[in-house]
Amino acid sequence: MLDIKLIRESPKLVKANLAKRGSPEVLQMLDDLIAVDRQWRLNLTNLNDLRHQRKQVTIEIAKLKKAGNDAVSQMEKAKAIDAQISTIEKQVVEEEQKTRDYLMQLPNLLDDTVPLGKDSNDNVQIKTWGTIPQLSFPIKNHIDLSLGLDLIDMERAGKIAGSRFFYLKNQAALLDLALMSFAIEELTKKGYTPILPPYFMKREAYEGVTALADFGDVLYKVENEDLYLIATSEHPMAAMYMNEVLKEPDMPLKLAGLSTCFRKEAGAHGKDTRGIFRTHQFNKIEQFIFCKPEDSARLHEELLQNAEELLQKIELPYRVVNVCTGDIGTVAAKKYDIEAWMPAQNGYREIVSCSNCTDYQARRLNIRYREKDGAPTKGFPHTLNSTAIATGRTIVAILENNQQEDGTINIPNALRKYMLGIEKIDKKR
RNA sequence: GCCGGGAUGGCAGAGUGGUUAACGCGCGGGCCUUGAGAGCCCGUGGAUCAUCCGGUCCGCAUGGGUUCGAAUCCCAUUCCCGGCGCCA
Repeated sequence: MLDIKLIRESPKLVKANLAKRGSPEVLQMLDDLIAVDRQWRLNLTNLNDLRHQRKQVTIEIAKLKKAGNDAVSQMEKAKAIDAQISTIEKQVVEEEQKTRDYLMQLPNLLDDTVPLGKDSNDNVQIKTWGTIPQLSFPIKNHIDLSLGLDLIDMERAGKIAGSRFFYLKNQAALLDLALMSFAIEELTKKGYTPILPPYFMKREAYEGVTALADFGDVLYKVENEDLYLIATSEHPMAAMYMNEVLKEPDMPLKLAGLSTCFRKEAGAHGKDTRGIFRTHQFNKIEQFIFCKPEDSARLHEELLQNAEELLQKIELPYRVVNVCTGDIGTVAAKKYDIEAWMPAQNGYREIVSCSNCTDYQARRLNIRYREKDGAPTKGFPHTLNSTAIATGRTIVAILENNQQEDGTINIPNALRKYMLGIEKIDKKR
């Protein structure tokens, strides 16, 4: 959520920034917001005047009654004012609601370093790491590889749950667990607090962390309950301190969340339909930070660095892109994606997403911070999030990058200790 | 799920139908001091209007209701504590 005061004071600045997103609807919304906010403040002043008058009448009535006098005419006056109040109150409530609706829909302000662009093709590559494997034999994709090794069963998952679900079996199941243990251990060593969050959130909390469109496109809702399945542990971590005030000595607050993630993938029809690259359910370790505004740019780089280190340790070639204005999404002010090399697709595919959300989520969630106990609040902290490891896509990358001519797969050295010392996935078990 | 108790500022905690959220702690500022502390004085929820002085409204978990008037009475909801039940 943007700061309404900033919008009032510097509408031109806000407008110029939002214009970079290339959406006429957003600019229209901003204009509408400014208009309704102006009207709201006008009506609020009127309403307060009426309430003041009403109070005076109440006082008069009390005096009259105390003195044992008749207060009929005052009572009638009170009624007349009440009628006016209720009319104008309706308008004020409506205007307030509209203001809030607009504020909840407007996207975050973009950082100056975000490249201008229309879609993901305009993302700017800022580095590459690792060597793309030169395979001297026909490359298999992760689906064919796993069929030969009995690692994934899509068919039976389809039978019981539908498309985009899967059973992980044998060494693939171990590999999923290994990736989680690996990521949690590495982040914990760096001082991140390991977190296993609730997998469900109420609407009120969820609205604080994500774009409203996600309620239709991404989130599964529990029938007859005010509960949504989480799409990432970023969400319960961000909402964890809703309506609270953090203390500066506790910041930056660094968390490492581990959860299964549930996503409807609405609108992804036809994309990545086979295999486990894009699924309704996957496991992910996520980094999350609450920090002082002045620290967020630096910590954004730290999160990226951490994510890169994990990929380097498991020896996956990747590149980093600075996500452009047309591809960045509602909540982020700046976002890096890491894309791992996927041999079967002969290209880089997103495997990590690393965002600085500035104060956008904190303002929605009403999370503030203060210097110390008793001191006045200083404002809203910044929030940042980044994938550490998303197991599904990482497994795809490991299978495809580490495949051998005989159909076996080498396990990266860093993961072996987390999966019974297995060095190589060969033969069916 | 049932029964009972509870929710008031950053914290602790009064107020239990009459206009002003007591007192304290913490925090900020000032006086004093070589400095710090102690002591003393002032301030310390939010929104909005006003160039300034300042004004108005809202705020006692949330949403409704009763009343001229609600932190206070009534109803519903949420969460917390205790007891019972169910349960991996």
